[in-house]
Amino acid sequence: MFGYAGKAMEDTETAAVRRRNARGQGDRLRDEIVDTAVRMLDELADDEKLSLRAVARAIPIAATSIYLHFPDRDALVLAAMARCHEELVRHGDEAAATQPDAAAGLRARILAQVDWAQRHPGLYKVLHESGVHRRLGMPFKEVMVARTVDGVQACMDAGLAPAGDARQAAIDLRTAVNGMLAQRINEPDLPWPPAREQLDRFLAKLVGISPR
Amino acid sequence: MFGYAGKAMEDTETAAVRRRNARGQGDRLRDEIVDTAVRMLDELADDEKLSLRAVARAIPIAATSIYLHFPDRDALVLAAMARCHEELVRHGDEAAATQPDAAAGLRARILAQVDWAQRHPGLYKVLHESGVHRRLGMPFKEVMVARTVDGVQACMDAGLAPAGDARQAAIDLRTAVNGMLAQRINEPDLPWPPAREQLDRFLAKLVGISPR
DNA sequence: AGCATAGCCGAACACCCTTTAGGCTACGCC
DNA sequence: GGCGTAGCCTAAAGGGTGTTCGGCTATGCT
Repeated sequence: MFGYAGKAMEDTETAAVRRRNARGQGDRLRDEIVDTAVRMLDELADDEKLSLRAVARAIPIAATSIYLHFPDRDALVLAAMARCHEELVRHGDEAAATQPDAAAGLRARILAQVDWAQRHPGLYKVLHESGVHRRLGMPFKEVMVARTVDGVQACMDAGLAPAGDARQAAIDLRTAVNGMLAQRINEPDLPWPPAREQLDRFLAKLVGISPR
Repeated sequence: MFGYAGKAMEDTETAAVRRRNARGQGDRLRDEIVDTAVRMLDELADDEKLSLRAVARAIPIAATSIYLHFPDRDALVLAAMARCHEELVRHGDEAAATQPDAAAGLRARILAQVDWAQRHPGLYKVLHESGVHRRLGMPFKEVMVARTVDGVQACMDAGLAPAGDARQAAIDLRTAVNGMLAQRINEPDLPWPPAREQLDRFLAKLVGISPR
C-alpha cells in the first residue's frame, strides 16, 4: 500500500532508511545481515541469544528475508563466525609478518589474537564456547592451530627454541593462552596478572622461548 | 477436584508419584528442586536454557511452586552452582588428603578437579562460562583459588618446588588447567594429548614440580 | 472434631521466538 | 512502455518462556 522504504523506524537501533537493492546486487543484503549478526553476537556473547527478528529489526528488514540467504539461524551464526575467524587469522598474519624473527613473529601473532579477543570478548565466547560450536563444529578453526604449530616449528628450526615436539608445545601454548583469555573474559573483575607478562611466561616455560 | 498426588505422569522423565511433604518438611522440596536443576544443567550445559517449567515437569510439581523457595530463576541456578562447587572442592580435599606429600597432594587435587569436570562437562561450563556467572558472579569460587595457592606454597615450603611467587605460579597453573578443560569440553572431537601427561607438563614447567 | 496454616497448584498475563506460505513492487531488459 | 522476475514483505501457525494472583487441600496441634 505504502510503497516500500517507509517501514518501521520504531527501533532503538540506528536504522537508516532502506531501499531495495538493485537487480544483481541481492547479495549485498547478505553481507549486511552477516555484519549485523557479528555486531550483535559480540554484544550478546551467546549464539542462542541471537534472534533473527532482532537482526532484522536492526537492519531493518523483515525477519523472513533472512531466509532468502540462510537456510536457518545456525547457518547465519556459522557464516558470522567464519567471517570473524578469517579476520582474526588475518590480523595474526599481518602482525607476524612485520617481525624480524620467528620467535618475535609467534609472540606477535598470539598478542594480536589476545588483543582481538579482549576487544571482542563476545565473539571470542561464541567462537569457542557456543552451542553452535558443539552442534555443528567450526572446521575453519583448524587454520589457527596450524599457524601456531608452524610458528613453534620455525622457532625450533631457527634455534630460538629448544628442539622438540613442536605440535605438543604449540598445543600446550594454545591451551594456556585459551585459558588466559577465557578467564579474563568470563571473570573480568578478578585481578589477573598483566596479559603480556603472563604470555611471556608461557612462551618461556612451555615453549622455551626467552623474552627478547 | 481430584486431590493432589494424581497429577500428570505424562512425562518422559522418571516421575515418581509425589505426595506433599509433611508440615515442617517443606524444605525437602527445595533440595529436590536444586537436585533436579543440577542434573538438568549438566545436560543443558547452559544456564539460560534451564526453564523453571522444565524443572517443575521433571520433579513433578507446578512451576509456580519453585517460587516458594527461590525468588527467581537466577537464584535457583546460583544455588545449584553453589552446591556443585562445594562438592567439587570436597572431592579435591579428599583426594589431596590421601597423598604423602604436598606435591602429590596438589597433583591429586587438580586431577580430582579434572576428573569431575570431564564427568560433568555441562556443569563445568555453567560454572565457568555461563551468563549467570557474568551477571551475578559466583563469590564462592574463590575457595578453589585459595586452595591452589596454598598447595603451591606448601610445595615451595617443603622444597618440592623452587621458591618463588606462589600466587603467580598457582594462577598460571589454574589458567592452563582451565584452558585444558575448556578445550576438551568445547571441542571434544579434536585429538587432545592425554590429560594426565599434559597436566604433569604444566606442573613441571609452570610450577617446577618434577613428576614422581 | 475443628480449624489455622504450611504446602502446593491452575490459569492467565505478557512477552519472546523460528519457520512456512503466499503475495506485492519496482527494476531494468526488450 | 510493457512485463518477467529479483527482491523483499505481511500474516499466521505453533511453539516456547518467566512471573503473578488467587485458591485449594491435607496436616497436625488443640
